[in-house]
Amino acid sequence: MKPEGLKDLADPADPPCVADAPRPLRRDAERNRQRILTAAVEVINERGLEVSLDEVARRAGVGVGTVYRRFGTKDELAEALFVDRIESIAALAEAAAEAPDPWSGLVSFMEQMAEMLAGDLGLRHMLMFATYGRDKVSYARQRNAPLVARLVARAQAAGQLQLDLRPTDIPFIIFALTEATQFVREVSPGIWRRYLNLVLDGLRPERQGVTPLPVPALAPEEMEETLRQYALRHR
Amino acid sequence: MKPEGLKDLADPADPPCVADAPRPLRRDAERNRQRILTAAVEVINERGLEVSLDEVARRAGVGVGTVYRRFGTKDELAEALFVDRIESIAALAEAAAEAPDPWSGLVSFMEQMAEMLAGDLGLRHMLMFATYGRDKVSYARQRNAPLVARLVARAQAAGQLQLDLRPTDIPFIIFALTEATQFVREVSPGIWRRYLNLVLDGLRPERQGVTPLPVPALAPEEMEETLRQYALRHR
Amino acid sequence: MKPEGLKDLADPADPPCVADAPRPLRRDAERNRQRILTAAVEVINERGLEVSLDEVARRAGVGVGTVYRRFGTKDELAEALFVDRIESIAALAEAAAEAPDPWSGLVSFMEQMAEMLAGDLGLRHMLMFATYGRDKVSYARQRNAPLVARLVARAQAAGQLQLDLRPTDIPFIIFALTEATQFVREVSPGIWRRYLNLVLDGLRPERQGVTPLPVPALAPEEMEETLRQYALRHR
Amino acid sequence: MKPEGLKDLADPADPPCVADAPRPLRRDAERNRQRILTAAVEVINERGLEVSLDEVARRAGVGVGTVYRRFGTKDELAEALFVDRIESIAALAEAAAEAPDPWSGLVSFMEQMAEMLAGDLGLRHMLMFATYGRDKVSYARQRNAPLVARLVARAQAAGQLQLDLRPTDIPFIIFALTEATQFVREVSPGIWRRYLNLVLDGLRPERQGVTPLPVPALAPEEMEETLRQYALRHR
DNA sequence: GATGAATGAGTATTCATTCAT
DNA sequence: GATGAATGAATACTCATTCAT
Repeated sequence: MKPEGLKDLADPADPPCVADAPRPLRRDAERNRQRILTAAVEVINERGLEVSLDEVARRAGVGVGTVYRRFGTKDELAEALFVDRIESIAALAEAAAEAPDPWSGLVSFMEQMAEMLAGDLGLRHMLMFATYGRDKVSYARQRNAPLVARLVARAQAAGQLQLDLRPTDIPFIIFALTEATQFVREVSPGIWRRYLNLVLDGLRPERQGVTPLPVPALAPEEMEETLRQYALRHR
Repeated sequence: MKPEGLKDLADPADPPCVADAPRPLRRDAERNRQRILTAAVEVINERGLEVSLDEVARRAGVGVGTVYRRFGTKDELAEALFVDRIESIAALAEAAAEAPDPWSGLVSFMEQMAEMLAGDLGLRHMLMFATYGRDKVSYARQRNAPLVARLVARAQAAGQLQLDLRPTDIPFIIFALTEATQFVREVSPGIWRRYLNLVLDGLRPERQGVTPLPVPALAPEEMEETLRQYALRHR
Repeated sequence: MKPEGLKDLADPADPPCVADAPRPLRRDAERNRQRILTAAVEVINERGLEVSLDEVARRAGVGVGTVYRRFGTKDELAEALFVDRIESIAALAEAAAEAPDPWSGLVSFMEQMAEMLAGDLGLRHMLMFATYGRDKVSYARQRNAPLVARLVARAQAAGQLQLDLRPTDIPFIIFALTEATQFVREVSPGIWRRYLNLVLDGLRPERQGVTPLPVPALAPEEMEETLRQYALRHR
Repeated sequence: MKPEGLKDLADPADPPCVADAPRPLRRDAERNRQRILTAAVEVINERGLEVSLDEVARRAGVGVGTVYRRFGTKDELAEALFVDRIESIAALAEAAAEAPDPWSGLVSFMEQMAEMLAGDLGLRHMLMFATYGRDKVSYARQRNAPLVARLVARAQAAGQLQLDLRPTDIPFIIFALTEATQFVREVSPGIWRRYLNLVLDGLRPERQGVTPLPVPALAPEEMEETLRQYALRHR
């Protein structure tokens, strides 16, 4: 059913590039590498991709030099941070293509993708802006495109999806919703569900009845307050 | 030339609504103030909010010192820049409330707001991030809230809008769509219309039939290419 | 006698580019500019062209920012430092061409050039290495070439100089002698005269008799000691 | 393969003349030592003395740690690198002292020394700058001094050399010529011969007739071009 | 008031050297 | 002994902000 070549890419039996490093790092080096990655995810989620590597190093409890030894440039750190996750989107798309019901498959793919992006400031930036780590990220994006196209085609073939929906609409929608969610994540990290729901309703070829929105809207004070906090976090 | 609606807001004869300006500026000082604001809008739209104030000053043909004398801080310049425009949203909302058909009023409000935000990198940032110019922007946001609430209530009362739609949903949706649009503005500056359409379909209490999407989706190459260009622009 | 174009270049009546800056610097700025240039000459003479601009700034008693405001890049500082002096070589060449005796003219040009280079670590580096400030320096070098060629031709025409001597030999010889002099400048800053004398003897078409060498050679201990000191100065 | 004269100097059966090595190194340690020395000569000739020790270690196929264990410091590596070669100058001087004709002996010594220095960026720096490896290099220099003095005295005694020529003049001249040669080595690696010839003419007590210069001067474009390339190589 | 000069902390990155494995 | 990981001071350059002219 599925071409082998594609399947191989994310075959769970062939786990994500853990074993392609020429030689495994020394125990302590690996520990530091992990510390750095963890620290980077943390600070980037708190302050965005612009954090300095000094900051990352400080948080990781290592010298800057160590960060550079491990990752060479800020670009490469960003790559290392996000490529796996971007590639895991491919896995999601493949799993979704197996779903018995094409519509459910597509929806669950979008939900998982949104879940992934909503919680991760850096990942979303990498995915769309790719200011850092351009090459691998861009490559990963290209690999995902046909998988998403398949999901869309399948749902359309089953008459469950408007015919003028195009594959690029999917990441666009997810990006839009999770980007906006980002700013209110403190009070309502899942608010994207509310809007995804609206959009999904619009995507069906004919109306299935009114689905009640699954997550409450922000109260006006909540909106104001979280935006204020967001602003504070950014200087 | 700005559209009339906007012009009125900053008409020197109608001094800033915040009313805390001790005395009207000297003629030349006011001219500089305007030059700076104009220059700032320009450069920010070209290169983003990160432009240096030296850049702004150079473009305005004044010294940096003048920028500081007039605006105190980068924050406050940003504030001044956007408060007017954010307040102009109030005008839009009020006009929309006059529309004979509540649904059309709401829709046209959303479209105008999106139009405004989609084309204005700095404004969108200010509106949501409010990293700079917190206070007045936040105040302006608060003044808009009840106006939007009225539009929503009116459409719901007319049975034209899902009842669980809440006023804060409106700016959230607009922000999400225009933020995402930003990244592809070179190839498809109006693509938000495509997605606004989807969302509006989802917002109606029952389906009005399938409205065809008004703007084509991005071709995959377009998406890839513009993201690449976006990345390049940001170093 | 002399083509006007060339004369203009260094005409004493038209003094070196003092008046081509769009507007004169403010008094204090000019003072700082001079301080920076002076400091730069000093530290470069002490430690070579690799000194950091922080070092220059510290010595000049200004912040680094000031150095960058004035000179933009390290390259441009280097340019500013040396272009005038490199161009003044042209003036020397022109003056030498006026000497009644062609041989004396050539010799005195070489002596003046050597004098200039021997005392100036940075200048010699700029002239030959041009690691910094490539463009203008290279341009200045090219302008000097024909002037030197004229001196050589004149002496050869007068039968005072070996015919196979070529214009490029002149800067080569001067550079070689002054470069070597550099390392012993503490004890014998004029030692190049000793070797220039030897070379000049070799340059004549026939021997004029033995000219005694004008400067004593280094004593072995002197040589050892100054090299040691040179080494110490460089880390 | 090195020339025999040089080989002898470092013959493992004839351990380092400084005689302070407590015990001969283990076989593999010695092999690493040699690899490092070889690698260092290579990279220094390619990129200059500023190469990082990581570079040297990589080229040698060992870890940096090994370089430090063997040589303690970058200084000491430089020392080790050049002491042998500087000492080999002694061999040249001794051989030259055997020449039947004192003048030819002196000349051939100078030529061999120049040949050696002209081709070896690192060596010339060490010899004169001795920024790195001060002590042993300085010691080696001192050992050479009397040998050179003998050559000079012998030629003077034979009436073949100006009486005011002093032994320190010899290395000075050689250094000057080869240093200058360095910058044009791509186009004319033997150009020092041209100038050595001039100088030698000047060194004789009376003129032997005009010796034609043995190597052409640089064409002006060649000079400009190679200086440009030199600058590029140095960033 | 306006100007633009001065400041210095901050950024990504390199490299000699030390030290745990 | 050998390895290569870790360190941090150093470098060129930027930019928000202050202050002398």
